[in-house]
Amino acid sequence: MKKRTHKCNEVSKDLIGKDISITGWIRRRRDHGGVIFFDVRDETGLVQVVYNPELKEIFGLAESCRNEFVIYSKGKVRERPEGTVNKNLISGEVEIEATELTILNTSLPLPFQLDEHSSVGEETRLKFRFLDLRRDEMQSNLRLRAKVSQVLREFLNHNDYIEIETPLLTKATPEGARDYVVPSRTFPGSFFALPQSPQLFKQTLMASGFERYYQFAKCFRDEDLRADRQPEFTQLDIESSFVDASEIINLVTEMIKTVFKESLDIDLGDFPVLSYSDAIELYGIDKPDLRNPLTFIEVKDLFKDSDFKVFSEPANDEESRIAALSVPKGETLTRKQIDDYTDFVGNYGAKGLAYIRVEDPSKGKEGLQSPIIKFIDDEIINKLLTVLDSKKGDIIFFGAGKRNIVNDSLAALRNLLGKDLDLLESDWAPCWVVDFPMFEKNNKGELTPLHHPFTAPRGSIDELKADPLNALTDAYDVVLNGTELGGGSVRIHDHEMQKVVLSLLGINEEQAEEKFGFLTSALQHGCPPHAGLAIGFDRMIMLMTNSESIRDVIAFPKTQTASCLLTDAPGEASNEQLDELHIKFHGLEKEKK
RNA sequence: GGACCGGUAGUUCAGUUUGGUUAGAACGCCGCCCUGUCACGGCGGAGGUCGCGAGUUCGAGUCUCGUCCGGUCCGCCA
Repeated sequence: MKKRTHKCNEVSKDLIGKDISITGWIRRRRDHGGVIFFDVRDETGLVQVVYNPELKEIFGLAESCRNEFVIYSKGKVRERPEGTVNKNLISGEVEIEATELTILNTSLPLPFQLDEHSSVGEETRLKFRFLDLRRDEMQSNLRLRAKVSQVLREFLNHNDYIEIETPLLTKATPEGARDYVVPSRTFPGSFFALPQSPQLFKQTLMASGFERYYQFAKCFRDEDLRADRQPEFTQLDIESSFVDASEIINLVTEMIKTVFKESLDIDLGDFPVLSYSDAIELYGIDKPDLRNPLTFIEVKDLFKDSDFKVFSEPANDEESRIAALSVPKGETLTRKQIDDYTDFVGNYGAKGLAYIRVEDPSKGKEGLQSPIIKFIDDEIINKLLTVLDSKKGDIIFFGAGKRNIVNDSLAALRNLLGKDLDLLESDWAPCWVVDFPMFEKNNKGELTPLHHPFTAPRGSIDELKADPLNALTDAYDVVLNGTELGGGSVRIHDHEMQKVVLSLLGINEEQAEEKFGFLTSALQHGCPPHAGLAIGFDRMIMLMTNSESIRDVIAFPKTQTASCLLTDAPGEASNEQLDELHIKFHGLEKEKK
């Protein structure tokens, strides 16, 4: 193959008069009849090559070239004629006057245009992913991804962390999601599970004396997909021995700041820390977007004696809350928009969306406009306006009802209002959320871990047993712009404590032994205290590239039904394969080939 | 499991509300012309299983039902 002497972006004024050669794709061909221009693209950028009719042979060849042909071309670098400099190109002051042209490969016409001026549906993009990845946006996303992983590795290596790989073919563990399962040929009827995270392995490595571990770990969860969720994804997994929560938090804060600084030249500033309970109280969610200045204000007490049942019932119910969101610029919202918001909070179980428009707060009730105002006493209204410090033009939204419904619906509304009314006050707002409860109750009334069953509760075993629902942990989530970037905790290293936590979750010793005896055994053989965290690497890149979807930062992602449009995976297994794996279909006729 | 949006030329879309002649546009593609363009330009041309299947109707891209595919969200994802 003919070798290039330079890459496209290296062609500059310094090379004027020199004979050089380049290789790349014809991004665009402009044929003027008497002169032909190619914009040639390689991984560095674009350069213009000019073909003149004096050199009949290569001119003819150039006429036969089409977009996305792969070529080698040689020629003399020269300054562009006056008035033809292209300031949009790094190499735009010069061009190559071609003396040689070789077509290294041709290309069929593309199924879609690669330039930034045309839009393409995602289905087509995914089907021809190899072409989609040629586009500038995808190139820069994946290149940033590589850069970020490099900075993270350097940071962790520099802090004496070492990377250790853990198996993908492993055993189902008591983690929350549905497992991807792989049949065993050698053990009929037995299955491997792909890891949902390397959690148990990294704790085991702590018992093994690798005091500082990290890994870019592929994780698999067979759950329904979202714009920010893929069935296989990458975690930056970190664990360290002899450290407490603050040391992990400090390390990871520094790490994330370093990555943003070195990859994007962004200074993230301080990472405020707020407790789980404050986060829920103020934002209704454990991953608040702190770019948004709106906070919930609890107004339950005001309505204890109100005649307005919609409010007085939750006001007198232990499990309910009444939260108000006082929104500046709310006057611009139309009736239609408010109706849409009402439908929107309905998705989260809210039965309605009460609101008050504040037209002139000095006039008290007369200065307000709202369908609920006639049900509320003047005295309560006045207190409300004072508590909320209401100003002309505000609109106040209320969530009243069961805590989780109010929290979920109003938290989602808060995010939507932030976007619709352009309320966000900064580009980046990181924070830590700490002091998570150990357990919560699921809808069956059973205890489930908020984090996972290997998170260490604070306090003693006796305290935990006495009041498990009020036990707090040293778990911590790092949140950026309303996205959970990562989370972790101090782990249980005491065998007795681990037994108690598992028993509270309804897992007896025998079951624990069968599922992850290796961990309980490790805990009994000198496992040091340890703590760690995992970062959602794809989500982090999604934020850093300002992408709408996690699919835009993954080279070969799956669709919402977890299929791959490029490879057409998943596919059928042959009868031979199924026989070897001792698998038969029931209730599903396998198509005969 | 549920709600909603979309599927028409290679691509992005219009046309669907109110059923009616031969389904349009732009970009791309093909041909011819063009010596300074850079999203080149001009002229001409080809290109359609209106996702699929039933149904209603004299007649369906358009209405009804079902189904498949893509997407957003709820549930789910410790």
